[in-house]
Amino acid sequence: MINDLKIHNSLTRKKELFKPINPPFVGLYVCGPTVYSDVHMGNVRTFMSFDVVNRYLKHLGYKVRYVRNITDVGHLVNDADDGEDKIGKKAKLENLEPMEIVQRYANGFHQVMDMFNTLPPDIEPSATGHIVEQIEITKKLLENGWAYEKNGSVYFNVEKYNKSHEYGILSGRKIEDLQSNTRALDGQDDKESPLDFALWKKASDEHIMRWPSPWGAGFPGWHLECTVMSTKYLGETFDIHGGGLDLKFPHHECEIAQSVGATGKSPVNYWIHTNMLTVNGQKMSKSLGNSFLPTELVTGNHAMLDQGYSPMSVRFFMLQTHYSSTLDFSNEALKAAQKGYRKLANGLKTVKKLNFAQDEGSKNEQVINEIKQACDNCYRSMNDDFNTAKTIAQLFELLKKINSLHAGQLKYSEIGKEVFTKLVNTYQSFMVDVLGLKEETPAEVHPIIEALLDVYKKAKAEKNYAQVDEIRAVLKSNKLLIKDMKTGVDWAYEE
RNA sequence: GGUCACGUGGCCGAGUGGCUAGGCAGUGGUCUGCAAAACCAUUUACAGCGGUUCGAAUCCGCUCGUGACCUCCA
Repeated sequence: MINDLKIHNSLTRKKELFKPINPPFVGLYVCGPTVYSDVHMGNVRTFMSFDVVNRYLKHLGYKVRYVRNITDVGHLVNDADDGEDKIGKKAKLENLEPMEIVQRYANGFHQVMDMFNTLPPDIEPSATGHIVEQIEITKKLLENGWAYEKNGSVYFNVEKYNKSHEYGILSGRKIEDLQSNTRALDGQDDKESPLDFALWKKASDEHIMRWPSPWGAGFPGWHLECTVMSTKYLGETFDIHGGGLDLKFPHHECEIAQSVGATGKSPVNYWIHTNMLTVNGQKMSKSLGNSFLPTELVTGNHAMLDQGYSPMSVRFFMLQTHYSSTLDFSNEALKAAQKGYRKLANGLKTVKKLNFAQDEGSKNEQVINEIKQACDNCYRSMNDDFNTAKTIAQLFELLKKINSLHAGQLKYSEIGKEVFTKLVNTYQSFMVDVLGLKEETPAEVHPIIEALLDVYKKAKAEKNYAQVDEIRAVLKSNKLLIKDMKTGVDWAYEE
């Protein structure tokens, strides 16, 4: 099963069998955020998608080194020579040190990632921590003849590179098309061609973020950091590189050119690109002003939101769609997801209470096969390019069996201990370990709820229906409900 | 304008040649002090037109519509 993982490779545009370079080790690099403002839900979607990639690879037994960078310099507001650094601009605006800006939004980013239950990367390098390496690779590219210096800046010569290599190999672009379509931006006089991109840029006098270099005071170009940091921690060629679809061109295309130019090797075996989150059919982005902040979504404090949605509901909502499809944000869809998630979360709670017992049932081959199939399908679905939507469908099938056992509609003896164990283990591991969906009510309150249930049971036995209804009401006001079953009484998260 | 995607039932969304996706909503039933939950059953599909094929939501062509990238973007 472990060898059956297939990944849609953006580079070849095909689904390919995943073969790590050096198993069981896997190198995974994902382009992280530029920390100049709060991350929005679109950003979150990408990192959540790769969180599942990371989790599933680990679940399969791979030793993953997950590297996700923090961009804290070099990302310019535009491509002009006087283009401001995003972080430097914000620092000036708020009268703070650039590193204060970086720290503030990096902290916020980590809080958000934690809220959505994404595992931290194994290495989280920052661009400013790798200035020396970026200068070194720039020197190398100059030595190798792929770059040129002009007025204290260094640019990559795309046209020259394209003569012997394929510049548009990842994004499917032809350099001729790019040339005819490139807009003439102001202030690009230093470049020999508008297609060329900066490796190192000269810092103007008012530019705050600056480092000494062989070409004078300046700062690294945006694309360079990922090349340097992925190479440093994962090697000149590594397994998987991911990022949002909008980074495919030019960012990832430039990364390939830089690596090939510096080492002669193609840097990445499998490229994965995640699709965009949309609002009313349009890409969520800060510039369009249609973005939601995670806190707004959770509290419901936004003009377009009817109510708040819990982090796990949102996580479930996003995983119901394949990462390569656009996902549209709407109240209706989120409400449906909230209910679906609660149902699955209740299953997580229920499954812990199940204890196998030899009861009066006899083996039911049909049910046994249904359970086995659904369990296997969890792996098949994830192996099919991390198809979380299909996996979730399987979990709902397993959930039905779990609930049937709990309510006594299905007998333990009908499925046998082995299949029961498989059912429980598969449900838990795919929910918690692979998809990262956890219960949201703190475990500490569970005993209190159970104590209240004891009172409820007693009142019921005494046919004290006034008190029975009262207890129901109390729990309901706390978003919990009581389940009266033939086999006993239990509680669940309200749906 | 160039390049590339996408268009599935009331809603959200899997599915890439024959086999029930799934969730939400709806309907009927079992259960129940009444309910709820749970389980069982069930209704509504593949943008349009043409082609390939024994057979297409799935492949090909055209039309219409939507979006992304081409400039910063996850």
